[in-house]
Amino acid sequence: MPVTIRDVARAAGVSITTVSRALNGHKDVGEKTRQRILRIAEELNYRPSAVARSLVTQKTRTIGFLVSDLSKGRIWHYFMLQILYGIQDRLAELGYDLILVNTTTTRQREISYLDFCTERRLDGVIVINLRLDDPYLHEVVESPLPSVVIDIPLVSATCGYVTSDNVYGAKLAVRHLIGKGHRTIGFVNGHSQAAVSHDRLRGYREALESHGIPFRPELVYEADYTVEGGRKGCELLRTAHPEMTAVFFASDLMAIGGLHHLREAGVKVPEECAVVGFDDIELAEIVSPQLTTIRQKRYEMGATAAEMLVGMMEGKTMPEGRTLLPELVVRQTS
Amino acid sequence: MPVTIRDVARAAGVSITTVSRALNGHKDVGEKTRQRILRIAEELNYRPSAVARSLVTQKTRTIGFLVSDLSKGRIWHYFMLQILYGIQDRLAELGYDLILVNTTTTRQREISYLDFCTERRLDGVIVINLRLDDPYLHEVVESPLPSVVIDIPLVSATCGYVTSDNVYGAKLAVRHLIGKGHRTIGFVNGHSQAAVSHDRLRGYREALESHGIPFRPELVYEADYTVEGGRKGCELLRTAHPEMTAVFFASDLMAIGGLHHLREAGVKVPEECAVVGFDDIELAEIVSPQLTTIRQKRYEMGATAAEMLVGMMEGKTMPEGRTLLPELVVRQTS
DNA sequence: CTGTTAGCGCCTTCAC
DNA sequence: GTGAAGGCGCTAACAG
Repeated sequence: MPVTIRDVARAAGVSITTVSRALNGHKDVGEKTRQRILRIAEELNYRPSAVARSLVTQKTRTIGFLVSDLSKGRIWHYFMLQILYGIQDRLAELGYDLILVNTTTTRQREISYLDFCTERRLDGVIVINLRLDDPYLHEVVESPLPSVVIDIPLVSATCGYVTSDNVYGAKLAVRHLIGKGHRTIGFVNGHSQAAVSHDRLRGYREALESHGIPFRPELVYEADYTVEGGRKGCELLRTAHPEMTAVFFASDLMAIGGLHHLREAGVKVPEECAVVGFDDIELAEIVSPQLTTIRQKRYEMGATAAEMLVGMMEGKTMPEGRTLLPELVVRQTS
Repeated sequence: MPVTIRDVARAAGVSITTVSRALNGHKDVGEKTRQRILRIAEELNYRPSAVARSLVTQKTRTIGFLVSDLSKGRIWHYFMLQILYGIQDRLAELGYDLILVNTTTTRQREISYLDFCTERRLDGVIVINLRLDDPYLHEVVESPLPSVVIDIPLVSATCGYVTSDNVYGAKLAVRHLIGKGHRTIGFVNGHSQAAVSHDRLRGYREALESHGIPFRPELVYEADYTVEGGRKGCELLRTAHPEMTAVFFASDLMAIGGLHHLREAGVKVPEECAVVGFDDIELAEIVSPQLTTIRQKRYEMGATAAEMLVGMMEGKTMPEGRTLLPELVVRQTS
């Protein structure tokens, strides 16, 4: 049994209230008393119970990190990890804890998202990897619980979002390729249940058209953000359009899949076919040739989400959308 | 304000006590009453407050995941992610929550590890990536708080561990290479502040000697588990020992670094130099050539750690060490 | 400045 | 079978 506020009060010869006040920095405590209490608390190694405090304040200072489809063997999550760091770092600075919530876990699917948060009295939630057609999406957005979603541009009275400027990012990529002289540029996109896919497609299209290059739907393949999907997309596009000299992928993982295909097909990168990815996961620098890509500021996305959420929870900020600018990172594949 | 047990009691026309009993499945409640209470609780969408419950039961059903050096831009953590899934999955099944604790975050370094856990009244802790010389190590092991450490073979009254059989794993790797006809096999190890490094070195050595190949210290390079370290180690070993036909790396990341060097040096893999890694992170399958490696059952390690910890907490199990057998995964680099 | 009183929401003896 | 009372550890009026 840890030492409680009573123990401190007793040892200091004052009431519990006074201890509480002294420790919480209230002004209305005699200076000598305060010092004594502080000293004694220190000596006794007193740690106030977050549980008891939560019960009375009705705040847990704990927020949930809700990850859809957090599961075994998914390398998708390499992308997510930096975001998690950003969230965790900023939350820790702000004095909040983070609890991991996985929507795929059986037990947690039994009760609704909101019920889960209610039971734990979470103060807020950050949600990632939600598909546009996931029923949870509405639940999150409409819920009275403050929330921030990553990469889905929806704002409600209690829900904000953080994302990258994906239109801009895609434009960066395509402009870069055009600048290198490419005119027939393929695009391997991710599935349409991710909001970012639509934006990246738009950026691709607009970049082409603003350079007088007509948009050709047949040069676009919709994959699924996996290595294998990227490989297949690249293969299909190249078979159908041998004249293609560059491919833009909506994620690094898909780009790496594309590189696999190109290597096996004996196509020289970037000489015969340039490749640009999206995300700048750590992998991009490790594969060879090193991948030219669009860097998303993932750590900052996480930190921003954390900040925004806490701002909302503490009533200092209104829910809003925040969009971070990605940047072009030129390496060896272009 | 969420609905409380009072609201349910009032609506059902019974006392709080009865509601509590009915909901917690006690036998001493009239069947009709129980049904009515259950129905009303359902209608009111009542969720018992985990906070209030924790205060009275003195258990939070929350365990901490303590990660040393969880920080921006570290790709080391690719290894950790699967372990985290394993932990999270099993804990969710067992009805426990997981909270993320980062020892590097400034605010959390201010107070000791134990204080942090005490404040939150955590029921237990799983610790990963602790260096042997980290002062936290003793604090964890000696602490009264139940804990499980990953990859450090220490057992105390309150602390168990989970690890892979690293000696065996290294033997698998080296035997495999010997079986392929290699006789001069280099070893790029990780830093000596990881317990696993010592075991992998021992396995390397014993495998050689049991095949009548003398152990030569000059064929061992101590790197640091990073890509760059692996690259450098590989380069140095090859320069000093051109006759070397295979290198075993104590991690996949280092092996990938080694592959970088070999490619640049124009050395054909595996014809002129075979490579075997350790871990089987997802990357191993993605790089090219695909990496032969020793698979650690990371998900199982996490699940095992979770299980063991809960067992200890609930008094069903004594702290112990559990060692999982890794396995050889032959791909293209050997 | 300090102490007394009331809970926060729930579980658990102990009576009835 | 059911209820009343007490308390988990802490904060927050309200008095003095």
